[in-house]
Amino acid sequence: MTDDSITKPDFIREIIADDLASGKHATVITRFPPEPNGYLHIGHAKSICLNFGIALENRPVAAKCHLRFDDTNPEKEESEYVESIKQDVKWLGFDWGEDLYFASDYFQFFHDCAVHLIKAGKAYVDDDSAEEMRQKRGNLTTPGSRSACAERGVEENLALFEKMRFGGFKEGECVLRARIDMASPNMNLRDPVLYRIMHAHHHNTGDNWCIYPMYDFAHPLEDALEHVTHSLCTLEFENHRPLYDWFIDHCPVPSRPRQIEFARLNLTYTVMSKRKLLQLVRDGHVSGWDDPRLPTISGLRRRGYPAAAIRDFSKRIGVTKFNSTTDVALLEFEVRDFLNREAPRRMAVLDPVRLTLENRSAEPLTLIEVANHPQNPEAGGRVIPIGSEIWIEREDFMEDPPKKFHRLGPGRHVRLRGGPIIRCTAFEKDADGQVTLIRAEILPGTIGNDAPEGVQCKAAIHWVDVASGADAEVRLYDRLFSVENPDAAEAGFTSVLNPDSLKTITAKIEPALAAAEPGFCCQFERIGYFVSDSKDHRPSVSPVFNRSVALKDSWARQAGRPD
RNA sequence: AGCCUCAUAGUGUAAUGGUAACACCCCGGAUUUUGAUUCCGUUAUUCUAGGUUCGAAUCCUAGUGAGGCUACCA
Repeated sequence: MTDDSITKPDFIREIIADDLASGKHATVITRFPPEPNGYLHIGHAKSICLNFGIALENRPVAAKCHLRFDDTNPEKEESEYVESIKQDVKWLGFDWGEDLYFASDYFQFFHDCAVHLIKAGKAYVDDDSAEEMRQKRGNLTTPGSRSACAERGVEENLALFEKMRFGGFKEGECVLRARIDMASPNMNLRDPVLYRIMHAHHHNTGDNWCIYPMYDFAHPLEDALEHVTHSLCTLEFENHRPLYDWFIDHCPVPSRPRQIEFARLNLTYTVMSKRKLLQLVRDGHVSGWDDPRLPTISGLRRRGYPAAAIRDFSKRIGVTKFNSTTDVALLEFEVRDFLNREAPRRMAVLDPVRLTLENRSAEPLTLIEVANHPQNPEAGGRVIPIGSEIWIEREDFMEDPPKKFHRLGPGRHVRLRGGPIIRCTAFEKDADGQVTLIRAEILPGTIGNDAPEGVQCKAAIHWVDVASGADAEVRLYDRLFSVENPDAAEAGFTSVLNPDSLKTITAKIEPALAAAEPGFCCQFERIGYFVSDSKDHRPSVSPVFNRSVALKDSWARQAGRPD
C-alpha cells in the first residue's frame, strides 16, 4: 500500500549499494536498537523505516533488520517498554522475524572483551571518583591527564575487575576504563569508561550482574556479534565513531560493522525530546503517552494516522546529514493523501441546525443510498433513512449570503449530499438572532439527476437524519503548540502550548457511524478525517470520534480574506 | 576556545565536473453531487569571498552561520 515511487537512493543506500557491488558484503544487516526506557515517537519511525526499509529493499541478497533492545542500564529500563516498542514496530508494518535481541544477553561477551582489553594493557580499573575523573579529563581546549591508576599492572587490573564483577565494591568506588588518549581533541577518546558498578536488578538478567557496560563499549560489540553490516545512528554519535572503531579494532569480534550517522527528525509545532514529552504527560498537559496530540507512535495511531502514511512520510523526507526541521504540513499531506484514497465517506454534522422538509407528499422518500467513496465504486454504498427533519451544518446557511457563497439561503437551492436538491422556503430565528429552524422543499426527481433547467445549484452539503442519527462526542485536535519551534520559546516550551489544541463537542452522526467499531477511520464529508477512539468509543452506546486531520479548505481562506 | 559535521526556492530533498529539478506550502485557473479529490498553471533556489577548470551547487582555501562533543546516560 506504501507508495514505492517516492524511494530514491540516499547517501546511506548508496554506500550500501557500493558495498554490495564491490563484494565487501554479500548481504546487508541493519538494526533498530531502542533503549526500553520510554515510548517511541515519529523520530524513531524515521529510523525504523530506514533500517527495516533497507532490509526489505535488499531481500534478493537475504538482507535483514534486527530489533535489538539496548538494555545496558538497569536503572532506567523496564520491560513494560519492551512490549510497547514491539507493538509500535509491528504496527508500523515491519517484521524482525527471528531476529529479536537484547544487549543484556551479551553481558558475558562484553565482560570477556573487557578482560581481553585488560590483558592487552588497554584497559584499567580506576578508583577516581566521578568528580576527579571530570577534573582530570581536561576540557575542549586543554588536554586531560591520566589517573595514577592507569599505571596498574595487568594482573592487578584483572583481579580488581573480578572483584568489581563479583560485588566486591560499592557503586561509584571504581570503574573500568579503556586506555586510549587523554590528550585527544575528541573527548570520547580520553580513556572512556567501559564498565560501572550498579547493584541494581535488571529486567532481563536479574541479579546476575552488578557491573554494566557503557553504550560506547557495548554498542559496537553488539553490532559485531550480530554481524550487522551497517550500523545507522543519529548525528550526535558522529564523534563516537572513532571510539566505535577502536573497540572493533581491539576486541575479538566476529565481524566489522560500519557506523553511519544521519540527521534526526525535527518537526514544526511539536517537541520530540523524551524529557519534554515526559513532562507533558506528567504535568497533565496531555492525557497520556497515547494522547492524539503527541508525536508518539501510539498517539499518532490513536489520532488515526495510518501506518502507511507515516512510512510514506519517512520516504518523502529523505535521509541526509543536514540538521533540518520538516514542516508538519508534509506529514499532514501524507495522511490526507492516504486517507483520501482509502477512507470511506460518512456524514456527521458538527454544529447542527434543524431543517424541515415540507413537501414529503410530493417526494415520499424514506431511504437514500449513498456512495462510500466518490472515486472508488468498489467501496459500495450504504442506505441512510431520511425523514422530514434533518440536521445541517449551521455555517451552510446564511440569511443574507454574499454572491460567492454557494450554499443555502432564503430561496436558494442546494443539494443534500447523495440525495435530492432542496430549496429553502423559510427560516426562524430566536430573540438573539440565532437561526433555530430552516424550512425547505424537495425538488422531486433530483436524486441522482442534475438540477432542472433554470435551477441554480452549485453545492452539495452534508446532513444527518434527525430520527435515525445519533449523538457523538467529537474531539477536534489541533497542533499542540502555537509556534513553529516550541524548543526556542524563551519562557519554556510549555509557555507556547496551544490553548485550543483540543475542543470537545457533541455532534450528530449518521447511523453507520454510531455502530462503527473502535479504530474505524473515515472521512466526515466536507469536514475532515476522523477515527473512532480506540479507548473511549462504545459502538451504539457512546460513540467517540477523534479528528485526524481537517480537509483542505480553500473556501475558509477565501472567505477570511477582506474583499 | 579546540575538534567533528553540515549549508540548494518559505519547508524537505535531487542533480555524483557539463542546461539547477521534484514534493510540500502559497497563489491562480479548469472540472466537481465534498469550496475535498483530480487536472493545468504561477512565483521563488546553489551562504560569502577567493582559487582550480574550457566549464563548479559539486573540487580546494578562508570566512560566515547552524548542529554536536567536556555522564560512572543512550
